[in-house]
Amino acid sequence: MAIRVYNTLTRQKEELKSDGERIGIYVCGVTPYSETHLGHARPSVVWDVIKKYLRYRGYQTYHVQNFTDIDDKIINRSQETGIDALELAAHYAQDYLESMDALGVERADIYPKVSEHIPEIIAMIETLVERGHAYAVSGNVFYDVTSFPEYGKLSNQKLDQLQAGTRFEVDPDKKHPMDFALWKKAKPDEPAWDSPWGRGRPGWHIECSAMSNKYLGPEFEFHGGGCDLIFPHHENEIAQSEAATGRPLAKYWLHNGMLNLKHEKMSKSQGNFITVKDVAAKYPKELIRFYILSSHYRSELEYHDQKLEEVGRGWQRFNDCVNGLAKLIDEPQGEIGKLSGDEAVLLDAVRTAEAKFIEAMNDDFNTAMAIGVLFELLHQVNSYIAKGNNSLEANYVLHEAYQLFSKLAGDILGIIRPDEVQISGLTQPLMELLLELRTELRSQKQYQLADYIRDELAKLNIVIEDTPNGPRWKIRS
RNA sequence: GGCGGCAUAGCCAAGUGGUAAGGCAGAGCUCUGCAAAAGCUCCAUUCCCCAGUUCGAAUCUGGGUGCCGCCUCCA
Repeated sequence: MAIRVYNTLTRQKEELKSDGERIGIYVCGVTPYSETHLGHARPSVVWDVIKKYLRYRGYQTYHVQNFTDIDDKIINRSQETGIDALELAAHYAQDYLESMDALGVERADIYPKVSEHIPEIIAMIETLVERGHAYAVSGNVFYDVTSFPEYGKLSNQKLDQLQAGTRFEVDPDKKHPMDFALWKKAKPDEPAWDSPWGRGRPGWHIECSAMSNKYLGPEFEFHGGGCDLIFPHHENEIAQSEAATGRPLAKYWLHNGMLNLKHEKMSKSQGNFITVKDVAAKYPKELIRFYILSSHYRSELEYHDQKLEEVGRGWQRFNDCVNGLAKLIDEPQGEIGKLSGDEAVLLDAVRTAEAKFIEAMNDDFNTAMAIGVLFELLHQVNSYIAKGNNSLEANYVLHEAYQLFSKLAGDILGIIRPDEVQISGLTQPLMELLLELRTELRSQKQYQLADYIRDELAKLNIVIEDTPNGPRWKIRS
């Protein structure tokens, strides 16, 4: 079954078709001038999952994500703080990478920076000037929006309907108020580079056209980013790239919804944001991902302080089951014949769950539904375990269930937090020894001592549970 | 003024023509030395409002209402 994605450009779901074996992905990154906040985490986590899912489905991916390290905001901040603009940008770019690491987001294949691609940018502007899509006026170069008849096709805007200049002054050198800068003439004390039009720096938008072209070619599959970038940023990218190359830029434009704080968009300039590092210091990264992925990527998502606590209870139950499975099962061995009864039913449930997971993800990466599917399997696994089977066949099907959870919830969604202490080879046998001792004490009704063991372990964040199938332990996360 | 999106139980959240997934919270029960976990059962005749299309609509159309985003930097 094919993957279908909602394409902002056509405003409908389309089947994913790829000419090559590699899927090119360009996701608009950040302008690094202050701390990375939770709003930035959303596209990052979403694209992390999309990439991992695509690979699971047999595609190869190549992911490019830019840092716009030359920009008005950075320059302003630099002048306020006295820190060199590029140094400041490098610092916050590093903050971004560290924040994404803290969320378990796999790195992009490359993170190109504007400051390292000035020649490519100048070359593209020259092409646009040559082709009559741009004009230079006293050190500035503007894009001529009237030269591109399709201008507005992504955001569904008509040039004469846009309200240019209502909240900022239109440069009198512009031929049309919606024309935008490709190259900005340098003001004193600003980072600047030599160009055919004099010293200056790139305008916003052109860097993405130049860098996507360099690393992914004129046409590629996915272009992503927040829905707040549709206009003007992505609209202008299309105008630039397509006018320069004569070819359609990206096949599929995917835009994620905003993450809100107190019903308003989390944003740096508004000051209403919460940093990724603050949240990651308080909550497991797998839980933060679970929260982000529990709604569809195009929906708005509300954040408040209680949110992760609420969501965390379901997440904990999910993790308990998967980590419990890890301790319960052994490597399957011996011949497993045709299964029957409960084992056959559970194995069928495992297979069905994988098919339904794929169906959900194929439908515009519906992670919310995919998680629902996993919870249904969780329920069936827990029911089965509650019956207390421990045959060779039972071990086999539970192992299959565990493998599936590891692959889908662990590898792809990244919402499983493994009990790390287990990694130590000594821990498991020691815990078993301790639990055996405690079981013996309980059978002799020495409850005080048995409870002492449980209480003391609790202080070490190790939880003991006496189930009908015997005692069980886990790490409290 | 223009463009786009959203409105589903106490809360979160799927569901684009066939009769409401899943999670949290809540109630009862089972298991149990206690605790915890888990299991079982229950929990929206109904999807913001009104009108229409249809044998049939949460899903399509028209009109309201409310909220959010974009048209300025923004993931």
